[in-house]
Amino acid sequence: MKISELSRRTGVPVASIKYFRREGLLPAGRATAATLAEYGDEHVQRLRLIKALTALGGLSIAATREVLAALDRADTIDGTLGAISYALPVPVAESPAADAGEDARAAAAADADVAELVAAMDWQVSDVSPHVRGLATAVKELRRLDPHYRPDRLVAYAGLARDIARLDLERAAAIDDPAALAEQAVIVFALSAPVLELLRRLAQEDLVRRRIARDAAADGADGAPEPAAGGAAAP
Amino acid sequence: MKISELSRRTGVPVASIKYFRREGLLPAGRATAATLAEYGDEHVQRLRLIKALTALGGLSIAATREVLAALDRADTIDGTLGAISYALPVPVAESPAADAGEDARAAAAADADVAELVAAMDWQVSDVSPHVRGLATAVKELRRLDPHYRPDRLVAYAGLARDIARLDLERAAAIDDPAALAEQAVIVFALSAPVLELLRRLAQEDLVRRRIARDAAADGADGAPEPAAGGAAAP
DNA sequence: CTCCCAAGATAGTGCAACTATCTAGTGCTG
DNA sequence: CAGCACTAGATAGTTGCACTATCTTGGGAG
Repeated sequence: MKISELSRRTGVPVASIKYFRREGLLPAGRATAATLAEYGDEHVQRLRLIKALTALGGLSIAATREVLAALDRADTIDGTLGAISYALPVPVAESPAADAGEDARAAAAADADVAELVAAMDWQVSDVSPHVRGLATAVKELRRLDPHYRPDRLVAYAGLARDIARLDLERAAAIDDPAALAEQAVIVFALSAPVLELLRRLAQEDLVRRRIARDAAADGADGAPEPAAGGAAAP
Repeated sequence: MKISELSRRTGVPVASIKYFRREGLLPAGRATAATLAEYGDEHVQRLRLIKALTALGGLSIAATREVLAALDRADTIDGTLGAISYALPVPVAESPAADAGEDARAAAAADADVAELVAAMDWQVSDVSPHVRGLATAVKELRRLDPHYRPDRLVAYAGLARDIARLDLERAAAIDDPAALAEQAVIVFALSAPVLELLRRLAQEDLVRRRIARDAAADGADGAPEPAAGGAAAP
């Protein structure tokens, strides 16, 4: 098909398709002449994946390129899984440090917490894993901001994280073809994060509502502050 | 303290502090004269929170403003919890629809999946909850992209999401003061999302490594591929 | 008195993600 | 075979966000 039809079939503007090509997210079409190229279903599929990663997974173009590159050099299954995992960014940035000395101490404490956690979970992770670094940063911030922070709470979360990871891997386990698995893995890894987050919010909402109901019942008849929970903030 | 000291104490440039004030994230200092204002510890704390939400939680300035506004109008505890939850954005955008008819059908199927899930979990959620809408969008995309998608997998994830929400609420349950709880809730809600995501990645990494080890043992020799540490782009 | 700093307003910067325009070439139509 | 629609590829422009710098005016302290 020609680029205009590729555009029509995917809903992505022609200019954007060209942009993705320039950025190396989308392979070029098979050139049939100097000014004509033929695109196929694989381009449709790839465009879908790109839009899913950026719009739904919230990845930047650069991160998407990393992920797709890992996907394309899919050689061995598990190696590809690892590459994709590392290529997917987690939004954790350092916040500015006021006091260098105190910051260093906090960083050390956070590192220790993470090391302890990894040991407690008996996790086998690379010591250059960006996730370990990211987690240490996040924990450092948590220690600073949360007066009720306790390392053992982290362990409880880690246990659940393991359960989730098992589900993730289970979803990928059924596939044998490396290329198909890689694509599947991208979907599982990148897209289930927002899904899980949404599910968590819904579960929170449910629990809060039940708490309101329970409190109202316990308080008796007084003008119980009824669920403002409705439209609250959302603009 | 003067603005220069506030800047020094938090590591945030003066110009940025002024910017946050303009954007309504930070209250003005107590003006002692036409060209002088006094800032206090609450400003230091608020700046920390702002940096945590933006740098660590990945929130935009607009989203941060929403959250802080919900925090500031903390009246009843549970109402505030709901407001904060709704104000926190989840990065789920529609991807472009090629075929309006097919898209509508897919949307309906996704809506049905979500409704079924909510019923199965016996979740009490508002029917205007942005999370329900977001989840429906995500599921729609998942149906399109994942040939192995099955609604019942969603239920397994939802169960774990509930467990996580219980942990979240537990962390907040100990606090009685609405204002303190609101701030705590912001931290718990916004910052534990990246932490959880990181934990999930680590757990995945561990499982993949164990799988490599197991496969290598089963296969005999064969070079086990290390996850190639790619440059993970942080947007 | 005078120099440094503060407040507030306004304008500018840098980056990411597109989007539009331009040039030159090509294929199909009549 | 003339002509128009369409294409590839290059380059430039736009938009939105998050700052960052500059400018003006007005105190305050030594």
